[in-house]
Amino acid sequence: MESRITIGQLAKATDTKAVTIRYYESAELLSPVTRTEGGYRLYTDRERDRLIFIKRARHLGLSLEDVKSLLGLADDENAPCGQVDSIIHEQLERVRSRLKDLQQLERELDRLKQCCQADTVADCKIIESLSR
Amino acid sequence: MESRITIGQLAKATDTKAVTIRYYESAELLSPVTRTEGGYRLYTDRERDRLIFIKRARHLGLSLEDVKSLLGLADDENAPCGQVDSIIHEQLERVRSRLKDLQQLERELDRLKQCCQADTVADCKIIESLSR
DNA sequence: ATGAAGGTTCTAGCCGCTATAGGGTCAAGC
DNA sequence: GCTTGACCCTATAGCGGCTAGAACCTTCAT
Repeated sequence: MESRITIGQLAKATDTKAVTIRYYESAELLSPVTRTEGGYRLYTDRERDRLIFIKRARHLGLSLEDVKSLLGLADDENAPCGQVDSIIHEQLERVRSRLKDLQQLERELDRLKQCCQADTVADCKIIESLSR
Repeated sequence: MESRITIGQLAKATDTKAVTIRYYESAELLSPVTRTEGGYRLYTDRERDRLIFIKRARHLGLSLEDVKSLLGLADDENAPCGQVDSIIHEQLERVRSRLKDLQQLERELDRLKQCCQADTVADCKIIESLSR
């Protein structure tokens, strides 16, 4: 016996907001589900698992487009794994590149912060550094 | 004698796009400038300096709102420097927090990447890990 | 039968631009 | 003076990934 739950219950169960779940449906990451006579969406374990999948993938920083690709691949047992691999690999590269940028940024901000000893903007080295 | 340049020349001189300059004006980071009879904007060194300031601040990852505040402070010689300081400080904290998240992410992605040895999705540990 | 809690769709907003459409202006060369 | 072509103008819509709000409808317990 499969239990059917409402969107609010699914939301709670997966720590997602109901609006987000509906948004995922509109973005075609989740397919439309059966409804009550009154039009309420009813979800099963299948959709809950799919939503958890999405959340995990999003947690890796992947775009919805990438998540969609992964879902498509996951649905096809015989799909070549290489595509999965490359999505992850590219994301890793993006993360590493972003890391470099942020580390650079941290150094700059830290340097800037050090050099503020003044009381007023007139003598502020930060403003000076931005105006140069 | 101050030279007056068009938006395109300013754009080139500061490596910004003309649309972006107009956008900054609409967002009130740059104030409206004098125009030719035909309505072309004409810029002077003042605006060029201001735009460079904006670019430097944006390069630090600051929001336009923060940049606006900084510009306001920079305009007032007697403004207390503490506000400048705290904008920079908060940005540094944001960057550090983001760095932590990204480092965590890097580890996760790297671990995931290692474990893909399969040919097809059926045996793919990445998909498995996302589905669990 | 009623009321609260939760569901529905639709539209608009967030940030920081970017792109497109449909026009007008400027300066140079003839 | 006229044409050409590069440049400029405004206005509007779109990107991603939600989030908020309005105005309404359904469900379930009492």
